[in-house]
Amino acid sequence: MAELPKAYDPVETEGRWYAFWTARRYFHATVDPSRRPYVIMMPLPNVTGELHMGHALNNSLQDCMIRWSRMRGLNAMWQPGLDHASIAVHVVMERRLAQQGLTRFDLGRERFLEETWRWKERIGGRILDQLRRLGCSCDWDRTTFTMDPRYSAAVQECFVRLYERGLIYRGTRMINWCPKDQTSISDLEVEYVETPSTLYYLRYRAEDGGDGLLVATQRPETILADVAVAVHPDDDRYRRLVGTRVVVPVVDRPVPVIADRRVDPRFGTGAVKVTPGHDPADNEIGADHGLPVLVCLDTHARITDLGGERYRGLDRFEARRLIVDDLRARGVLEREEAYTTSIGRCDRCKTVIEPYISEQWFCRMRELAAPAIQAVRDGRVRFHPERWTKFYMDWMEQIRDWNISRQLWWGHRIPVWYCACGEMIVRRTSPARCPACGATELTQDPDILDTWFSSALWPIATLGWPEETDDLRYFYPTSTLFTDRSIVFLWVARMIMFGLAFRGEVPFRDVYVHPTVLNIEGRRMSKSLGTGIDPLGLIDRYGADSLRFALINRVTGEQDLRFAEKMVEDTRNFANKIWNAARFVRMAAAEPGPRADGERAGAIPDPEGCSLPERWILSRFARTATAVTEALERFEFHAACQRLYAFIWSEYCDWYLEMAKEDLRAGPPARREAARAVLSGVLSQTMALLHPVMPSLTEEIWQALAHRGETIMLAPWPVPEEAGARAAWAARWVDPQAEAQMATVMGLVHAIRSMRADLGMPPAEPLRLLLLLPDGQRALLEDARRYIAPLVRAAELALGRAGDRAARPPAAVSLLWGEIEIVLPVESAEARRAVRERVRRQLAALDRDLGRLGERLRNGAFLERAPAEVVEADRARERELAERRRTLERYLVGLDA
RNA sequence: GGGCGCGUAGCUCAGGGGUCAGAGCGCUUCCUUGACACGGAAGAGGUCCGAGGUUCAAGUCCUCGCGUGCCCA
Repeated sequence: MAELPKAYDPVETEGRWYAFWTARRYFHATVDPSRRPYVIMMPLPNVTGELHMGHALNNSLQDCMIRWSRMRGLNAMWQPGLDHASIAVHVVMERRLAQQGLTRFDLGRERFLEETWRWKERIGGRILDQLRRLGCSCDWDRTTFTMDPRYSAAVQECFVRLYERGLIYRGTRMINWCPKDQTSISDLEVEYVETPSTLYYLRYRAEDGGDGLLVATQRPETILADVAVAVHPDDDRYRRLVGTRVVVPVVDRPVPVIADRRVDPRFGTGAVKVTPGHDPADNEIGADHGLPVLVCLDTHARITDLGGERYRGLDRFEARRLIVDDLRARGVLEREEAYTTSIGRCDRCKTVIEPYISEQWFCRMRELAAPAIQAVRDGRVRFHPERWTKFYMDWMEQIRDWNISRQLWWGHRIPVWYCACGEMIVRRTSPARCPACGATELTQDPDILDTWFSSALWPIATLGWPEETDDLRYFYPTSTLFTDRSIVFLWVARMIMFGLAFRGEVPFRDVYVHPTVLNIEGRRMSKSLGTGIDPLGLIDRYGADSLRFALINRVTGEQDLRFAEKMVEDTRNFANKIWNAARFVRMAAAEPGPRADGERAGAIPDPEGCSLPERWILSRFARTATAVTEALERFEFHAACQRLYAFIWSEYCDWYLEMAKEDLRAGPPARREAARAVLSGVLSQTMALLHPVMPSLTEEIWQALAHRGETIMLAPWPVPEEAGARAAWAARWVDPQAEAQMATVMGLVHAIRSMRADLGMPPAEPLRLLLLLPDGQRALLEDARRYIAPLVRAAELALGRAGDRAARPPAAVSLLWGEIEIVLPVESAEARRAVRERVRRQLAALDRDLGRLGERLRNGAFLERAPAEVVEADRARERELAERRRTLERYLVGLDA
């Protein structure tokens, strides 16, 4: 057996095992009614996407849960895929076209789509390979792209059904328009940013030449489309003007002064201009007052003919500057004021959104939301952490209709055709002739559907809907959805609505909202800001396992996760620690002797006949395994990782492994064999516990140890599923007595090492030690001293009876550890002073504790009201501390003598 | 303006009424002992943001304030 290298090489290992797993199709799941399914729908990444830290975290968590479920014997299926991401793709393609001085309109729809498909086949979806590097065990055979023919058919079906149910309609409304992307976007895709701006105070003179009134506005360029001035009906300042007309400056158009309750009298002068064509609130006011709608900006946000010779064709911001100049020149601009306002920008391209009136398709949301609200209220869908329930509810309860049409080309075209006769045909497939007039000249609606409309179908469409497939019947509803908070409304809520609308059942039982990855300063990771960290670089440098552990380890219930590369480096060190422990175990196992192969290979040995350290590590393992299982059940990822880390490093490596060395070195053959079995069994089973988080390292080690089965991926989870079986399982290994005895042993070792440091003794200098102990401890120490001696580098470790001063060498210092006196044959003024120092410190600490306890126990209210067992526990502790104090005092007197 | 988080060791975070304080990193001292220096041993380090309140008892519950982040309007 070749010796393993001293440092673990994650990159080589990860590639090797990933190839092994995929070659054997371990990730693939098929319908199997004899097993319970566990299903995760991957939040489908954009076809333009590159793996960022958010993906890394999101997918690490999913893979952790999928791998864990697989080991528990569930039929684990993780659905991967890609979103066609209309706007994102358009942005990419238009940027490429712009390099040749072209726009998509120069190419035309057909050619643009051809080019885009070519691009998609060539470089789109690279992120799926990046997920493979992360170690994701998705069912790649099921990889779905939202523009696959079958998926597209499902999207059409969905549209038609909703239309037939009256839940989709076409209408002319004010929507959010992105002048750069040349499309409408939904309310959720507008990002509002507080921005410094200016409030302009403009004089609107009365038609009869009177003073009129002063109007405050942030958008002076839209005066071109003003149709009224509005004031609050109760505003005494303007009451006399209501019903009269004022003249819009620059355009010299007379408009009425109207009264409307929606005007805030505290804003500006209390008088506002009304521009129904360019402001949602004004639009409502205009509609209620029967005002006309004028439009002074076109789809590129340039001034229309309304601007006349002077302004026509100007960009909105140029127009603003020029109009402000003109207003100023005319003496109409009476005041300018710095003002902070919230400006809506396009999520994708950050262009300032223009409220714009146009004909669009809308989805009625109240009807779809009602059952989705009920499902969460009933607990059929549960959010974790729980507080996200309210986040979801608040939005759902004030939901508005959803603009689902986009004036783009890449996506699902709206399945609606128009005939010259005026007929509108909504159909799943292209109609041959008009059902009304029989004409064959039909035009399809040019718009496509919002990408989120199609991704809302993800859980059902990937499983074959609208067909009633076996997959759909077996895998739906899915189990857990893992998501960032940013898409709870955009995606999660809509999946719940569509799942209920089309299947009558929720798409998933649990929604886990994980934290958002931020950099260490708490800033968002962003490529453009240069604040991002590339996960692929981290994988190259430290391995995917380390990245995964570093991330999952920091998943608490908080909303953010501050991340730094150092965290991955630390985990790399942890991986290396495990690797070296495994090297040691392998070396030990390679020694001659019967091998623990066959039936029991890789299993946890029975505690019968085991040494104290062995019984202890078995007990600690059982507790760790139970705690890790419970933590994963509750989505407590940090707790699960912490338990594993502490168990492996602080218990298995620092203590058990060190003690096992003694048996391996000097124990009788049976002892050596037992040590090998425990070392190997516990390590192997610990690898199983760690496998969901660090899949490759654990596979590598598991395979190198005695084991049963082909892969750790399919090894049974160490802890039974069912509560009764789990308790019985734990009871077999958990050994409170061994834990208490080991606590004594470890405490003793620690005390001796501290003493050595206190006395300034070189660590390598062998000690001759004497332990004076009460009879009750004798059996334990006789048994354990062979393990203690090497840990404290004692050449000699004698045992005597407590209080037997005669047993002490004449020149020695000693220290008390509980009831045990540690005697070291060192004598110097220096040593005595060091020991005295330590004892005084111990006494001071005891006095502090005793003082606090005494105060409480003298408090009548405490004795009267606190539960009896709390009082009794404090009393017992006080007795114990007092006893220890007396011993220490006595000892100190001896020292001073 | 409303809602939701967060503020505990230099840093990142656990702990959510009863041994009033834990982890990792960082720091100090010592150590190349046959798993591991990506390591080992021993240490130092905290008015648990502030002010009130509830309670026999409060990092832990309540109120207010300050700071900070996110979401909705």
